[in-house]
Amino acid sequence: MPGHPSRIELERGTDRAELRAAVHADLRVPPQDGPGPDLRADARHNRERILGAAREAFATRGLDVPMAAIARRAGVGVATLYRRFPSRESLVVEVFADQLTACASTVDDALADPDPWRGFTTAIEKICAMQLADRGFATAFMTAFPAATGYEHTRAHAERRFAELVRRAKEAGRLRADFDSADLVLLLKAVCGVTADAGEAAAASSRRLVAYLLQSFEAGRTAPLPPPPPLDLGHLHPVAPR
Amino acid sequence: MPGHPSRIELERGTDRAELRAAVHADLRVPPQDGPGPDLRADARHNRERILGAAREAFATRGLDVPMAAIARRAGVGVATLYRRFPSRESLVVEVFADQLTACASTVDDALADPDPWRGFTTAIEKICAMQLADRGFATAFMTAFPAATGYEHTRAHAERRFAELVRRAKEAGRLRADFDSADLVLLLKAVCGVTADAGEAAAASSRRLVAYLLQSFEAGRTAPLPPPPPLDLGHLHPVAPR
DNA sequence: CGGCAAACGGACGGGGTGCTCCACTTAGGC
DNA sequence: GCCTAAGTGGAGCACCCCGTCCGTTTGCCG
Repeated sequence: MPGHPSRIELERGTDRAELRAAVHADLRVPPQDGPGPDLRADARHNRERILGAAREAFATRGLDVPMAAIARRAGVGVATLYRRFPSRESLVVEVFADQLTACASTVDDALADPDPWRGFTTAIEKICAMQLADRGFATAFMTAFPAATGYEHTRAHAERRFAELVRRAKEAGRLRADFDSADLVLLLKAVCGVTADAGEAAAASSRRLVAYLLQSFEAGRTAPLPPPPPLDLGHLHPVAPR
Repeated sequence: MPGHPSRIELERGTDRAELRAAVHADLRVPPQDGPGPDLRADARHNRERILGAAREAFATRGLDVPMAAIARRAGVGVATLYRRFPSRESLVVEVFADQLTACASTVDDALADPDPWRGFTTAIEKICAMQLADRGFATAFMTAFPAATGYEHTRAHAERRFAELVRRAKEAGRLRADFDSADLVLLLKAVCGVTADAGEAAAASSRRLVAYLLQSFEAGRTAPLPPPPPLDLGHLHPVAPR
């Protein structure tokens, strides 16, 4: 585990104008990995049905829902599903593209908040709410899909912006200095653990955990917080789990 | 989900002497669900091998490791495994009986500490360390096995003692008043989420998360901590997941 | 309207797991 | 040492999931 390149990159000095330019670049680059224009009418229709079914299935059952279940829910044969989306990853990437950009703009909105700390907390709360609403979100967010350049690009954007959010909140003296950007994945994983098969209690559990952690993130805690975080937003699972 | 009976029971006023008596009763009741005395020598031997293999497998691969893997590791046929332990649950119960009592005595030790807060924190840290050392521990701890009366008994004991630990820490003014005993399962689940397939980072992640949460548990945080915990040590999964 | 390529869906082989049945082996009392 | 019941292991069955192949259907262009 030699070094954490992305964290270094995240902390690299970039002024506001540069950042904004980078953002626009980010958002322009992936125009859509999308449908591919030359699809027969019925094929395009089925593609939409598949995406809808997958979105629903991922949200309620998580990312490792059987492909056959998605196909059935979409009223489509398995072959059709696989023809349109050769790998589960491609389907995940397509389904969570919107959510990912939504997540990114959530962070952007948070940066627009004049109060850095409020921006930080609301960003975290909203992100966790996204995980609560969609059981697959956090996994999709924390899994790396090297092939999907657009996806990776927007994620990287969100990460960079989040790091900026962290920097500002620290600068304002509201966020503890030893907070690390990677603590976001810590929090997300924790929320995952707390919401996994918690049924109706999931929402309240998540909210309470997030409240606890946010209060701990706030500056003023003199306690040393012993262990540094070894995991980084940069090196995630290269492929979806299992 | 009407009410949380066990929590009510936990908070019921019991003085120290009564508690100690109850503890001894608890510890005497399950003498062992154990081997069953009338086993042939080779059978007893195989039983031990199975338990060892299962312990190892559960620790490294989690509670849902394939039964065949356990049998193979034990150098035993699958049938032997199933004859000795008809259900996966029975095996889990047997394997984690020791760890559970170890957990219980950890809490007891913590109660012996003259400093209630230090007792509280070390108890939590040790329990989380147990989860770190054994990937199956938290799941085994948080899963209810209604059939295994001894197991359930010692768990109930540990829970009651932990509630006492909480009460004392609050009384000493070191633990925030709105802490709930059920927050222990919140923490355990969170640690699970953070350590699950985190590989080498598991230890550091767990330690950091626990440190964050412990600091948040400490009294002095004036923020209201909005949502109350809906899940309770009392109603857990009736059976092991999947 | 006719024909072809695109699209479809179910069947299928392969791998993995849970659990059982049954023919063989062996411990240990006599 | 023998005999029997306890014990054993692996084959086998049922199920689930993945991903592909192939015979059939259908959109769409001429």
